[in-house]
Amino acid sequence: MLDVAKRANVALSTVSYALNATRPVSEKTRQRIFQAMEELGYRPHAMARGLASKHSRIIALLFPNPERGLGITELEFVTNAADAARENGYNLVLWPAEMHDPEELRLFAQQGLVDGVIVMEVRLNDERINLLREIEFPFSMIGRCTDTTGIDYVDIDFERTIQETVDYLAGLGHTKIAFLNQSQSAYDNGYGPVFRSQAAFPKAIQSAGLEGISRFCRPASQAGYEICNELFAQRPDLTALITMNERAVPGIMRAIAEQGWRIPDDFSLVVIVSSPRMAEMMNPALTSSDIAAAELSRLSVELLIQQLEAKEREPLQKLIPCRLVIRGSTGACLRNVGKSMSMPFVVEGDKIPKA
Amino acid sequence: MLDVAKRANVALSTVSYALNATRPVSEKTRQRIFQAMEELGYRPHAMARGLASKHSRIIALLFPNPERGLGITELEFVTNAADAARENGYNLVLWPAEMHDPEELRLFAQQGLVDGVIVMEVRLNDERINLLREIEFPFSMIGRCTDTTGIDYVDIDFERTIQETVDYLAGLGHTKIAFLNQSQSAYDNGYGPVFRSQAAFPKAIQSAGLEGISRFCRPASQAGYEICNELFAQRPDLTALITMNERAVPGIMRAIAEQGWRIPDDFSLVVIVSSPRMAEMMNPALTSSDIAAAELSRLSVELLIQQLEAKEREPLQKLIPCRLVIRGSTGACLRNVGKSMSMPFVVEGDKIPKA
DNA sequence: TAGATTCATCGAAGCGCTTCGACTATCCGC
DNA sequence: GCGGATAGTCGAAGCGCTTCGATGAATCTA
Repeated sequence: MLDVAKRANVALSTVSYALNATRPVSEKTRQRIFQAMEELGYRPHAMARGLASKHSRIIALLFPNPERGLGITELEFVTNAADAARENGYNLVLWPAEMHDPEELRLFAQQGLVDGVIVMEVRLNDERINLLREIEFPFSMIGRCTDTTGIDYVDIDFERTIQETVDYLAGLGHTKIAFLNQSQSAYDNGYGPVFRSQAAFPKAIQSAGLEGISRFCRPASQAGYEICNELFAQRPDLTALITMNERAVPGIMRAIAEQGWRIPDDFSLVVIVSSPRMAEMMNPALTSSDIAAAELSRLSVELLIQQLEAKEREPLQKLIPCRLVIRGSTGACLRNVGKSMSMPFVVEGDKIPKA
Repeated sequence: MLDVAKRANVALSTVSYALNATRPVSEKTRQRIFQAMEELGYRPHAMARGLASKHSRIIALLFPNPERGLGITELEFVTNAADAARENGYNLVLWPAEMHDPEELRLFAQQGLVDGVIVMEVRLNDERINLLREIEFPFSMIGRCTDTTGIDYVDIDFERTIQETVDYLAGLGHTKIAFLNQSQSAYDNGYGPVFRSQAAFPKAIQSAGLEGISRFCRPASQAGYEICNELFAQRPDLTALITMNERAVPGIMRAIAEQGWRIPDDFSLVVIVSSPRMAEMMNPALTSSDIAAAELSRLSVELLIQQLEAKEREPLQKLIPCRLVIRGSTGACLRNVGKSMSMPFVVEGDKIPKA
């Protein structure tokens, strides 16, 4: 940098001003400086800049172990966050954030390596959030905790996603719909999506004037199979199922097939909070409500960067619904058409609980 | 840090020595120093350390756009790399490396932000590799280019993976096997996996004394469907298909079903260079040869870090085969058993080309 | 035309560490 | 008991930038 300054016949500091536009520099000197930089192949040194300015222009993504889903959406989160960061002149470091030790997070934050962090897979009551708040470290969330005052976040609009899905099925004539959530343990651990969707489903069902039933299910094909078998035995009048459990899908489909039902003529299946790639892998391709992963991810980055760069600013909070894409797994239920006399299904006496 | 030194009654430099074990420090002072650090809640500043030492302890992963596969494996690469880096005291930044401008890479490398990079999705003749070599920037690869002299890399052992798969099918009695590769354009662009597997298949077939035929296929279900239809029309005597094209799988299965063939009784399908999660999503669950993504990824990180920290060292190069996991899509072919008189398939006159 | 403003630039003081040379005890062998 | 290692410590000089206060020239104001 000193060489650049010499070659351009200016002071070191002037080069810095030209580079960062921190102070006005006349067009002439500015050009001389940039030319000198070009000729010398000068590259500003990131660490030195970071040390002096106290901003590393690095942000971290606290990345959890993706055990629930397939990993397709998670990848989209990561890559889009990196892209968005880069477009804003930041670098993105990945932080495999195991929850077991929030102290590690504190250490990491206080190292001065990153200017801020993005927290994924936020729980309703999340230690990490509490910690970051306490040490006043800049962050934004993908997802949200219970008390979100003053925090930037983006999250999936579960209520609307589920409402739209239920309404869509209602429009096809379905009246008895099941919801297969993720696992009970995820619910118990205060994992937001599971909690919110669990609450949203009965509401959506009620507002559509239908009957609904919901179940938890481990993220595994076999679990999906077993739970569906139970479910269908208990409620053979179900004609549609919504699931947020990608991993359980093959089992669900097997259970449906074993009932002698065909998708979509006898039974409709829609997977929500999913990804197109996953939906298109199934046969028939599944109607799905897909996470706007790219959008969520980019937005969370932008929120964080705004927060870092703006002086005074109201926190932004945004909910984005999933996008329903109709493929081959949904339709009007034809199951009992033309065979009312030989209807093989007995509606049990018990009422479907309002979830 | 100065505060720590004062509180421990030592010089600033001694604190540094204690922290980094750069020079011997007596046990007593050492303890005093660490106690002082504890009491003051001292955290070494990453940027300052980086500036002074010329090592940031950050490595970058040049990450491509995952368009070919599903993204499941890619995620594993990323997360495991981040984990491995962390375990070695490094941070991992993600660099969405668009190939369009290798100059950007040069700029990035010369910023001094990262100590080294890991290059993924390496092409046979890769500009990035040439560049990194030229500027003598430390790197390792996942994958490999044509001239690998002096470079650390890990890659999938395509030859062995395909050989094992073919041998497995041969052992089940299959003699006429198709291979569905990824796209022609990937091949033309010198994408290593496509190139290597394309070469490995006929070799494996020959060494097993079988007949084989191979095709390229775009990464899309519909493309898989169409190509398989052609293939089956042309060679109705095929009894097994190996594919490296995850995205084409649903189409492949549909085409098989439409021939009236059932998996695995009439036809065997195995997907190679894939992931268990993908294989388990299908019905039946697919026999697959899965990428050792975690292993590859961790190893590439370790190779890079070794290279950064060792003075003199022979470059390490390692090939890791995929692991064949037998699930429900393969078996002996029963297609013509007991119906030899009414065999509906006519073997065409043309010879199966030796790929 | 003197005084107040503004614009462009300079020099120097750090940012929080590492590292090098130097210095002082202490220990060894003979 | 003396030269030469060696272990432990110190002080100071950077690492390559940003940023602040100051300076001088150009422009404006009444």
